[in-house]
Amino acid sequence: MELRLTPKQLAQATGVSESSIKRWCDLGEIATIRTPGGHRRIPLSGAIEFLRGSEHELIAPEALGLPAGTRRRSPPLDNAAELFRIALEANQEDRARQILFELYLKPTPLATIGDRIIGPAFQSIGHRWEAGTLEVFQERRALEITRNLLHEIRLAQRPPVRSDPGAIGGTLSGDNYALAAILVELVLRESGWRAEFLGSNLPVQTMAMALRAEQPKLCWLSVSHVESETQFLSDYGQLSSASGDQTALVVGGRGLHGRLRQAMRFSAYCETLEHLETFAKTLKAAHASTAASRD
Amino acid sequence: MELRLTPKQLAQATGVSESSIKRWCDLGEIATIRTPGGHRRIPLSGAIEFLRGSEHELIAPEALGLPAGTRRRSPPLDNAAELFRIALEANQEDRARQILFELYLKPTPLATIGDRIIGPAFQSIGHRWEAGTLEVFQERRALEITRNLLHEIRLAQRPPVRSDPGAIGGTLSGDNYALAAILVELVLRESGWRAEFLGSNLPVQTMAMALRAEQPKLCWLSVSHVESETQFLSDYGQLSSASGDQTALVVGGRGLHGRLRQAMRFSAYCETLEHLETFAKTLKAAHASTAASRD
DNA sequence: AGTAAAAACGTTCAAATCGTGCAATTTATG
DNA sequence: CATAAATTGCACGATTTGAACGTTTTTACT
Repeated sequence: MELRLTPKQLAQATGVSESSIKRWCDLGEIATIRTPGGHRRIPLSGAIEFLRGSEHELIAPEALGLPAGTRRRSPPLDNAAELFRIALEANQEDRARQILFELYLKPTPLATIGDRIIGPAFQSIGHRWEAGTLEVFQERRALEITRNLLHEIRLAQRPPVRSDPGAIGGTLSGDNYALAAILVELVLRESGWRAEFLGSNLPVQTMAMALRAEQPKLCWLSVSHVESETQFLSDYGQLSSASGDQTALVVGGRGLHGRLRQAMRFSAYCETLEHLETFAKTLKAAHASTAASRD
Repeated sequence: MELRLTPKQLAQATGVSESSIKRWCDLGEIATIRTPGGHRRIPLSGAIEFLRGSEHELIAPEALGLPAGTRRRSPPLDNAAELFRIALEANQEDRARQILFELYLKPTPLATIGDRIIGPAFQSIGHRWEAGTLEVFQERRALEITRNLLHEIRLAQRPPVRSDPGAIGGTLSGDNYALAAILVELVLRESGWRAEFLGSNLPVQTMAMALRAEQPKLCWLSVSHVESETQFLSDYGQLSSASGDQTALVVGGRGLHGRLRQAMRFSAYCETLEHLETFAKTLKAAHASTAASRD
């Protein structure tokens, strides 16, 4: 992927004239930096941000390092989930990348991509695995591919700045399912958080230590699988007491049935990534206003 | 003594050409001092001033945040390992990216990067974790960062073509350490293999199934940790019998002490990635010649 | 200290980009 | 429909950039 684009490159990728790109750069519609000599340079994240916020077609995706065939107009969501699953099962990394980036450029919020595409795709893969029509290694390989693609989207996002509120999260010991927690990181970043995925299978002590060390405004815990409920509740208790008043504790995941949730204290339980996004935006706005009133 | 940068280093940190940096130095845009021999040296303060003034955001902002006391510049490999470790521990993703890509573009073979940079860095991180000077979450976060960076390198590699010999690999159940296996994938790809990392923590049955389904010319197994030796040997036996004559079984990793190795049958045991690379190249050449003689 | 490899020097030059003005096209409005 | 306003695309000389190349300095190693 190109890290920096010249106006000409972005012009070729979008099919508009170089003059227009330059004008939009000057009007602030495209995030631009200047070389000391005065030449414009457009970070890839700025170009993608521009594409997501405009109706411009993408006629030469390869100029941005995206797979050829990536369009702005793409199949509807429900269809895309199926196509994505098929691409993953057939080990077609490029096709999967194309589908995700098409949606991302549309622009579809990442929370929606997670809830309506990636989630259903893996749910379906899980069913087919239980039914014996899919091998475990195919599911694992699909996870690897998706994880890598999510990192590519992460690279295309506006990088967080110091003034963004901090957030950390991951999964606890015994839970190896990192994908959901990584999706949370991306969704939070899209909502203006300085979010950091710490890892999966984390001992609770180290997560508590991370909370104390980094004092984030938010901490998310993705729970896909609970081996021992008592063990989990004990772990969660430690986490809960380690998070002070300043840290919102957000939980979610298949592993949390109602009975379990009732024994937990949290700031929010999110059924979907879209819920999470709403909550995160509200919380961020609240922090921003208190910070403003303090000035 | 203040840290000094060469024009090349600043060029790599900012993503512009070395020529431009030199020109800007001469125009006074960047505060520069000269060595007795006439080489430009840019003090940290000058570089920061330049970056602030020109709003020329860094590809690698932390490139300039080097800890004091490292007087050497972009120096030999062992030093790079140390710098890489420091960047990882301090959660400086950009700095870590710069170090790895600088080496990769040099070009340093990926096997060497793995053996001399990434390996030692995590060995050192492990020691510091055992000694209690580093938290677990810092190690995990370092793993996440490195894993993502390796994927970025993967994107920069020549994509495999159908005619390349196939290879699959991963780690078995109980072994969550994916990094080494991912490195193997990259090294094999660099050597012209169509290598695919299937995942970590793989049940042996599914790995055997993958062997039968894909009929690769090579299968690698990374073993960082063995919980039960008998269990492992049993698993390995299954794998060994699933791999026919056409598949070379390659093993490696800290977890394989001599006693264990003696009870295993394999095509190659690789102490280092460099060994692996040599073996893979030899094997590929052998396959190419038999294929040629068949035509 | 001596040597060979690596890195940086200064210079040159083609290609790319700059800013600007203007014509062509689209959109809004009476 | 006619007119004004706004947007888009092109042209042009001046400036900037990045790559090449032979020479000199620095570094790594014996």
